[in-house]
Amino acid sequence: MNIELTRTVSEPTLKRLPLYHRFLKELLQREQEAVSCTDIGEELKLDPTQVRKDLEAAGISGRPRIGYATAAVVDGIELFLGWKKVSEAFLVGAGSMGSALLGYRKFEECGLKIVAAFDNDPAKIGRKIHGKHVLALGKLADLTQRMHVLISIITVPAEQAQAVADVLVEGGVRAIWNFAPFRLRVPEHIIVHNEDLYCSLASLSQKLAQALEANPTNPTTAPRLRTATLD
Amino acid sequence: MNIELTRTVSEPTLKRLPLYHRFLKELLQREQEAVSCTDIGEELKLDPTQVRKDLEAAGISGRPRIGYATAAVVDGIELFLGWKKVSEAFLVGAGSMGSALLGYRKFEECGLKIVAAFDNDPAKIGRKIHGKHVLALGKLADLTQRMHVLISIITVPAEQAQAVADVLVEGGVRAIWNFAPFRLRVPEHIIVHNEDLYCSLASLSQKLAQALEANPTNPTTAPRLRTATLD
DNA sequence: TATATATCGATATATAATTCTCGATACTGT
DNA sequence: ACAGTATCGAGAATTATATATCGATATATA
Repeated sequence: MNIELTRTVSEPTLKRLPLYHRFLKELLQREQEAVSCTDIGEELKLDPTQVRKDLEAAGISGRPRIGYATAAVVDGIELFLGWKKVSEAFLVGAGSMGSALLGYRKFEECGLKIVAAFDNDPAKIGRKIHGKHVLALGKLADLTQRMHVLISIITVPAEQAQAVADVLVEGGVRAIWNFAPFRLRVPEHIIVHNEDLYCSLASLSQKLAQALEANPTNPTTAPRLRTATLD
Repeated sequence: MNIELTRTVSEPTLKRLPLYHRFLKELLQREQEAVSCTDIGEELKLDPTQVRKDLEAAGISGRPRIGYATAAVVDGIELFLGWKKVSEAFLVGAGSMGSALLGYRKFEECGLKIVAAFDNDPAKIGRKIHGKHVLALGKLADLTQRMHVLISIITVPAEQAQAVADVLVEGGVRAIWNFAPFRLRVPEHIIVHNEDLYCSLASLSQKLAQALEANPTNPTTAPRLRTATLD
């Protein structure tokens, strides 16, 4: 019997797998049939052991001295990440961020097909953005349920995010990709991924502030500045 | 003498600080002058000890039995994250994602002021998006250097990201917020933050796939379906 | 005034993630 | 055929992160 039904894989690993996928697809186009962890690690500046562990976690194995079969890894990652069967998704909030995401055509290669957008702006309702219909927000509850939509993207302002999430959960959505800078409260079984740009920015700005304190001038250009003794 | 000049703070901590900041600003509007880690933890579903450690890392201290002074924490986080002095930034790539980011007005409260956008599309050059001028990509190198721009946002297609990064680095940029699905190669001293949506999506889709395998029907709605015995 | 209690701060423990080590394997070149 | 070597795979060691414990402190209440 199969013991490891729901072998749980770490978040960092899951976020690295697409990097491997992307690189190996490139290798595949160049018809490179095998690749080693060392190669992958060099390309992506990761420890080779790390790469090996990640692939192992995805259920992919290689051969000593040979490496991994490129095509098999690409395929294995797609299978493991659930990119083989595409889920239909709704996007709620057709503002500028929502519109941008509607244009990400490659999401479909990653198991995500946005089939419609929702908004409460009459100027947007009935129109199309990047080829996707914008529907009235009022129809969200009903359509989510009827179409058995499993994933939804939230790109509404923070103030409206919770209300939208409530509707989605009620409609049977299982996973939410939340771009609103707000921490949603949802039942435990709902998968939520927060894409909070302010949190990312915080990390960047703190590191920059620290780097500037340690070294106010650019380490690259600074040595090029002429000193007072010249000329 | 000051030993802990460059006390290094963990990435997870840095990404949580804005959450505290946001919540406490809300409390401040409600004129709640003090707050405990327990309260913060409950709001954000985090361990109180975690919150205390994070605040300590940011150099913020409280008082036993009282908690933290709300205003002091807000101020301390802003100071620690470098949000007090605003850096001028360029955005390169005025496509849909770039345009969306140009509209994020609150970035300025987080130390980031986007002063101009760059693109190679003649239809965009000379126009304004969300009030910001779009300039010719060819001017990027010169202007980065002359304006001493320290941060740049890359929102160009993956194929062009490296070339843009090279120009930015040459121009003296110290930090890059990279939205292109491509791993940039830059000198060690450059701070790069990748906002790779495909990597985020991977994590979401794998978890959904796993959840669906374990439980194909929604745990919430399933019990509500009437059984065959009724009617 | 004394006791009870909520909270911080510091330390200790537990868990997670990464990196290191080494034996086994399968190819290459002599 | 045989030695040399690049690589995987498994496990150990290290590092990073999160959680638990406990004493100290400051307020509230009897």
